[in-house]
Parts: sequence; C-alpha cells; structure tokens
Amino acid sequence: MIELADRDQKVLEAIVIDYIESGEPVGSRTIAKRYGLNVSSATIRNIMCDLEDLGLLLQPHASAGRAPTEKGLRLYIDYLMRSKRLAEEEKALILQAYRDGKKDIQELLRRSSAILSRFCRQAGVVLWPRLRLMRFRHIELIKVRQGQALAVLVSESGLVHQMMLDVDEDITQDDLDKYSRYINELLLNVPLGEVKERILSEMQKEKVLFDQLYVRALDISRRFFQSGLNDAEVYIEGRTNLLNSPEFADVDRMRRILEAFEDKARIVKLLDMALRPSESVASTIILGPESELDELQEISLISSPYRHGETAVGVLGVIGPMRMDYSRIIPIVEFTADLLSQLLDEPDQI
Amino acid sequence: MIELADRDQKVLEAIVIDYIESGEPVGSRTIAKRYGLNVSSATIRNIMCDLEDLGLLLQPHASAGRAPTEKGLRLYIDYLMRSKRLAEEEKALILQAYRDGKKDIQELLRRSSAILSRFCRQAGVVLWPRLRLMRFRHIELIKVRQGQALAVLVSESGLVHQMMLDVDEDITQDDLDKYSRYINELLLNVPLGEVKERILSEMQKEKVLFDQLYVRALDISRRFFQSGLNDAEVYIEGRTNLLNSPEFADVDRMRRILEAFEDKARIVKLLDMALRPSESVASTIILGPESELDELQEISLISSPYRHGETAVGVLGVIGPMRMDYSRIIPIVEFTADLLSQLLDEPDQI
DNA sequence: GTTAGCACTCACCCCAAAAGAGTGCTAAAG
DNA sequence: CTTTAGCACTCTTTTGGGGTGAGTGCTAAC
Repeated sequence: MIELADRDQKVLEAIVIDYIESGEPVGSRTIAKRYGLNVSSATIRNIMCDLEDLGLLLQPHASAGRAPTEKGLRLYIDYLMRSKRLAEEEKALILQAYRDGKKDIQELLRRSSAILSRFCRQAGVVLWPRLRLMRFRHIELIKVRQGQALAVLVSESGLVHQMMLDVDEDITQDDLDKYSRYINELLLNVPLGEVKERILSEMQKEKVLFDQLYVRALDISRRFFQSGLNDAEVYIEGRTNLLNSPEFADVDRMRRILEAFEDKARIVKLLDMALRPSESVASTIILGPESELDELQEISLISSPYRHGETAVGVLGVIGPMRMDYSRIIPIVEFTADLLSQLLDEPDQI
Repeated sequence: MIELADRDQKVLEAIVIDYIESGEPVGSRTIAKRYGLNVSSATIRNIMCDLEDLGLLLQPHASAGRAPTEKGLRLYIDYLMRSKRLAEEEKALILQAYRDGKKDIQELLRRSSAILSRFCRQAGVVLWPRLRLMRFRHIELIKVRQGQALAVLVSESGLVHQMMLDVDEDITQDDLDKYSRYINELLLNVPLGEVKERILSEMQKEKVLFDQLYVRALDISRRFFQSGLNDAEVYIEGRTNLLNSPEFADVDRMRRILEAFEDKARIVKLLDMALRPSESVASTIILGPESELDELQEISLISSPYRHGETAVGVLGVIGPMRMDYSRIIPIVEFTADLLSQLLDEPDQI
C-alpha cells in the first residue's frame, strides 16, 4: 500500500470525514480552518495536489474542491478510520427491536434487515443462511395432487424450505409417508451440503438395491436436494432510505440504483462476494467499483457474516452510497451480526 | 350519477384518452382536430367549461389545457370506457411465462406479480390467498429446541405457513408426533377459517377432557391457529416501473410513493378493499383518493380476485399512476387472475 | 347554439450577467 | 527547502429579463 507522510494522512482523513458528512467536494480552506492542522490553506492545497497525483482524490472540475476517490476511501477505511464504539443505549434499542415479535427464523432474518435499515438509515440486507451449511432435521412429503408432491424441508435450526416435485402418478400419501420416515432417519443431522453424497452411497447398498420403496424414496430426495438448495433468498428492507442521499437526487441515477435492487440475483452475487473471505474477519466492505457489477458502481456494501454454531452460514449488511458514515455503521452491522448469531443458537439468552 | 349529453360524453372521453396517452393537460384545439367531433375549438371550450363546473375536469393553471379529475376518470371508467380485447399473442406470452419455472404456490404467486408488472409496465401486486378460506391439509410439529417447536402448516392447495410456538419444556419430539397425528386426522379438509370452532368443540368431548395428550395437542394447535392465520403477505414486483411515469419524475413525490410501498401493511389494506366486494365482479379499480390512505393519493389500483375452487381467496393487480391505460391493463389483470385461478386448481391443464 | 377573433395569462426556454467557491502559480518569508 | 500570502483565473450556480407558444375566456357576429 501507498506510504503517506503523517501530515498527508491527516489531510486525507480530514477530507474523507468532511466529505462523508457534507457530500460535497471539500476545499483547502475548510480543511485548514476546521481540522486543527495548523498550516495554511496553501499548504493544504499543495498536499491535496500530491494526493490527487496518487489517485486518492479527485477534482470534479477545475474550480471545485476535492472528493476522495474509491482508492482514497479504501485507504481511509483500511488504515485511517477508527470505528466509533456503539453507544450502550443504541445497543439496548437494537436488542429491544429483536425482543418483541415473532421468533421463527425467517421472521428473524427479515427483522434483522429492518433493524439494519432503521439504525443505519440505509438499505438493510440479509442473505439467507446457506442451506448447505445447515443440518438436516426433517422432511415431509405431501401429495398435493395426482403426480405432484410438496416437499417441505426443515433444517436443524428451524429454517423451512419447500419445493414442488413431480412424482409417479400412482404414488399415494401412504407411500410418501413411508419414504419420508425412511429419509428422516437416514439423514438426521447430516449437513445439507453432504446429503447428496450420503444419498448416493446409500443407493449402492444391498438392502436398498432391490427394494422399490428405498429406491423411490432415494430418487425423490435426490431430485429434491439436487435443485432445491441453490436458490438464495435475500431480504432487503428500507430501500427508500437511499432516496435521502443527495447523491441520488437525480431521478435517472435513482432509477438505475433501484432497478439494481429489483433483481435480487445481483444483490445475492454481491453478498456472496462478502461471504467468501469472511470466515475470520468481522466485517467486509465492498465499494461499488470493486464489485465489478456495472449497476452497482455507485453504491457500497458494509457487511458482516453471521454464524450458526461455529461456521459462518450467511451474511448481512447495509447498502448505501459510497459516502456513508463507515465508522458508525460498521459497529452497528457487526453488533447486529453477533446478535443474530446468538439468536440462531440460543434465542432465549437474548 | 351525473347525466351527460351525448356530445359532452364524447368530449370527456376524448380528453381522458388523450390525457392517458400524453400525460399532459389537453387543449380544446387538440380535441377538435383529432377526435372527429366536427365542432370548432370554441364549442369544445364551452363544453370543457361545463365539464369543469361539474368537477370532471381540472385546469392546473389559467393558460393550460384540461386534465380529468378523479371524478372524471371514475365516470370514464364506469360508463364510457370499452376494454380492449387482449391479443392472442399476448395471451400466449403470459401463458408461456407461467409455464416455465417452478410450480410451488408461493413461487406461482410471486411469478404472477412479476408477470403483471412486466406486461402492464407498472408495479404488479399479488396478495396471498386468505388462509382462512383454504382447507387444512397437514400440520407438522418439530421440536427446534427446549421449549420451542416449529409448526408447519400445509393447506390443501399446497401453501406452506410456519410459526414458532412456545411449548412445555418437557415435551419431546415423540409427543409432538403424536399430537400432529391426532390433529391431522381431526382437521383434514376443514376450512382453516372454521378450525378454531372445531378445536373448541373437540375440547368439550368426553374422551378428550381426561386425556393429557389430547388436551395438550389441542392447546398447541389452538394457539397456532389463533395468531398464525392473520398475517397477510403480499408480493410486489416491478416497483421501478413507476419511475418511468413522468408524473413521478419529481424526486420528492417519488420518495413518498416508494415509501408507501415499503410498508406492506398499507398495500395489504388497499388490496383488502378490493377483495371485499369482488365475489361477483371481474375487476375492481380504486383511484388514489378513494383509498383514503394519505400516502396513496396519487396512485391507483386495478385489481381482480383469483379463486381456488369456487371462492375468491385472494386478489392480484397492478399499481400505477392514476393515469394508466385502463382499457389495456384491465383485460391483462383479469386474464392473469383467471390463469392463476386455474393454476391453483389444476396446474397441469395449463 | 355555434363560431371566428382577439386580448390575455402563464409556463418555459434561452441567454447574459453577477456572484461565489476554489484553484494554481508566483514570489517572498522563514 | 518548506510554508505562506496574494492574486489572477476557471468554472458552476444563481438571477433576471425578454421572447415564444400554448391555451384560455370573452365578445360579437352568424
């Protein structure tokens, strides 16, 4: 990374802080006056010029102040920023928001997203737990009509997932009950990611090979687990908070952003990027251009993985303009991720 | 309703049609030239003046043309408009959109909403079927942890509904299995709206009164059905289509509208209004001010109930600006409602 | 009852001028 | 060699006025 003289760092920091607050390019006088550096504006100007040469600042036009570039923001976030401590009252408020209301997992996830959006005043996002990281708890096969059955899967943590399956015309509910009893026993507590192999290996066994019931049961569940575990759901609440940022006051830009949100697959992709490297890290920040998704150039994600047991199973966070109050939002996101993790494990402790 | 002379009707109709197309107040010359009424613009002006006195038209400012008021639109919709027939190719396209993809009900509902938004170029909305109008099919009780169980309800049509329940600490999964077996037998095919009474009457019975198992099972299910059936879910797709309407080009107005969408409860309320009178009617149109919801003043809903069996169980539609091409959208909404009804009953016919 | 004609009203566009913010450069001071 | 004051310059934003065009209301004639 770029090495900066102490004073240059201070200037960059001041510019970023001011820019985050005001949303407008910052002039040299402002910095000189307000950030106690004890140098004249002319000196600041010289430094600014250097920082611009390094690609950390940008001048929208010749007679404007400077705004940080993505690179400048990145440097600030990685090396200069000090996260604020989250106020105890704020913690209490968040806790309270979790306490009242229903407790099933889906609702918990949605509520997390609402909480994030409310406390950070941006859009809150929560990616469903990766099903493949959860453990099998129960499957129920219900005949809905001739040739079609509904499969309802419940994970050990209480997550419900459903899917319609084509089955043979002559299968009865009784058959399905037998199938599910067998499967439930076979797969209890198996991580859903390993279910497929378990089924395949079971299919090799003697006792199975010649028993219609086993064969059919395994076939159905194989089809279920083949296609059922892929779709990732994501909850997005508080999109309209984005409308409050002056940088999106322009209708056209606004539309582009909101359209990006309509297509959840894109947001999933973004959150996926955040989940991957995060096993060990408390939070990941992706600035627009880093995402390499054209439609998300102008926004940024602050995210944190949440765990079930020991493993990070999903990710939640906040989406907003690149200009966000990172030092305030990061602790909120991390705290929320921690809370959600606890709630998944032992909801009564909260 | 107001009685209008034949020619006056024609003028009103022309104004509405032109306004719907252009989005701008219409002048007298335009009407005289383009709509073959064979009178001069001065005559049109006189008529316009009369219509304005009746509260059917409105002049945004002294030197502008006239736009229809809500009252004018209403009159047009109720008495003057002739719905276009839906082109066969368009029908085929909609059908196709239903054909490919998954088939579970939730997905079907969401897809309906997406289809509506795509073909009408507005926001598509689908209200979940009223659970109380569906029939009981299956319930599964799954112990998730000490003192808490997940109840998963499946309706006869394959709709899945879940809820977390507090249960006694000492209850085992075995107990829960017994409970659900009993409940499943008791309630099979009972309309969910009548389940509560059924449970209460069952509780009176001799054989039940003195059997812990029955008592506990009924107690659990009573609690489930008490609070579980109320929440109405709604799918809204294609909100960003609203951004294309020039009437929402203003950022502030836009924000207000989108904020109204964030709070789903409000949309549910709106759709509920449309569901009530609709048993016999093919479609209901609610213009903004008629909704009496402050935040929805500027938008309007075109909706149609969908059925399961004989009863209207839910409602779907399109939300857009008051200025919509009603004659085109109404048939699309009705067609989609019909299709969804068929899909709920016998998906293979499609 | 209908129409032509005319004066009048606004909204909108365009342009020029003024104001303001902030820079880069230079020369002098430390 | 670094820092600073001073100044000319650049570019955006705001303001205001004149011109244009769409559309009306009213009146008088048909």
